[in-house]
Amino acid sequence: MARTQGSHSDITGPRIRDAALRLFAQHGYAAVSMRQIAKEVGVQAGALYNYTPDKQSLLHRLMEGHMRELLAAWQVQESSGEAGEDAMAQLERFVRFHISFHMQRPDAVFIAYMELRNLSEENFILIEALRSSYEDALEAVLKRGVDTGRFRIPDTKIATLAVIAMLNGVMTWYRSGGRLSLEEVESVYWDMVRKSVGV
Amino acid sequence: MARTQGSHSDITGPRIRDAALRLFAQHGYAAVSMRQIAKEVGVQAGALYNYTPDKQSLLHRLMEGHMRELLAAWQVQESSGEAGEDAMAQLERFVRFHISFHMQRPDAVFIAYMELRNLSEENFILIEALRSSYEDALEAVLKRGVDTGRFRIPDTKIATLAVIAMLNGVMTWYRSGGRLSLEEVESVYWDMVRKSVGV
DNA sequence: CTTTTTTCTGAACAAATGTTCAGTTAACCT
DNA sequence: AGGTTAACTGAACATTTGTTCAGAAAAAAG
Repeated sequence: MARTQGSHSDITGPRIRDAALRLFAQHGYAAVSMRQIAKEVGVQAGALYNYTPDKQSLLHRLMEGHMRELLAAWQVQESSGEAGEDAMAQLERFVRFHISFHMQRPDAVFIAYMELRNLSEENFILIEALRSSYEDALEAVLKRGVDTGRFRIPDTKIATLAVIAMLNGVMTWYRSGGRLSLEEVESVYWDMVRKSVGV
Repeated sequence: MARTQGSHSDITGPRIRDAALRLFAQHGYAAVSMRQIAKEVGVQAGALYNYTPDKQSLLHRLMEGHMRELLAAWQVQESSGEAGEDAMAQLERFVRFHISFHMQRPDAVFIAYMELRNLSEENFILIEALRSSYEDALEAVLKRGVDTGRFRIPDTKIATLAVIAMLNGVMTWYRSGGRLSLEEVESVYWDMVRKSVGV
């Protein structure tokens, strides 16, 4: 059965996705026009509407895709640890995973943190829920560490946000090919995180 | 002597400043129109151009003003310490100052961190220089602590950025009237920072 | 090949954008 | 009061915005 005109795929075309990702990250959602995206893809603006119902969905799908990838990747990483791994090892796993994962997708990360206010209210709620469950994953580790006496943390909720904020900071300055390798950066941050939650 | 038509003051009118601050913080620079700002002030759009040469200057002046206030306030705070204050006390002073200062201007902080990419290139360079000298202030404290053996930090540059990123995280969740007072929040963060740079 | 289906063009739409400016209103000064 | 200066209006400007859609082009299917 033919797609009626004006309808669109449920999955955004990869070329369009990539162009939107790059442009949104560079100039911001509001500052990028559909015509700019189209030009990057090598197509007229109208053609985009075969792949997305509107500009807003383009943004939302980028964010949702990113957050779901993040959650899925962490679940893989988490379950790859040996059973009975203690909280300290789990926290190191999280720190290294977080930095590594985010550094591989700087544009998506940037968008996910900067463009929340350009989401419609319903889309905002959806994305926030995904973000929350990622934060919960870290908080669970911290709580376990507190319970087992490995960590001393006055407030696990604040500590969760503080750690994530600290780790996200790496995005603002790290450029591959710099003074430090990604693994060295991971180690420096892990050193600070470990001490900050320590007894 | 009369101002010729179309010229503008060197200082942006406070009403306009405040309206732009609030709107830029809420919706983002690119998403706010001059007409929206005018409406908030209770005036027609054209009247704004008696106070600013263009929209870009409005943004730049907000950011520059904020950064200069920040630097000035820190200099006051820094020099208010007793002479010979050790690095640990200086760091605590910085942490509490940073949180307290930023929490009093959430909108300006938000703009200063989110709208860098909407600055023209020359304005961007100016603002970045101001930000750098603020970071240098913290790094100086960390270096002193390393030299005197109070801190153990593998890389003071990274630690500087990590601490600031961590502290800035408070902006994303703290709302006055919440579970914790501002001073309690300061203490929680200070606890984490202190440990993270500790020996 | 022809027919069917999918994809894209190119023009058009109404609305919104930053900015200018002649002319009106308000404020101030003597 | 009148006269001078400052502030604001309201309309206009050229561009750009997101989005639609009839029809052309291309691709797939027969």
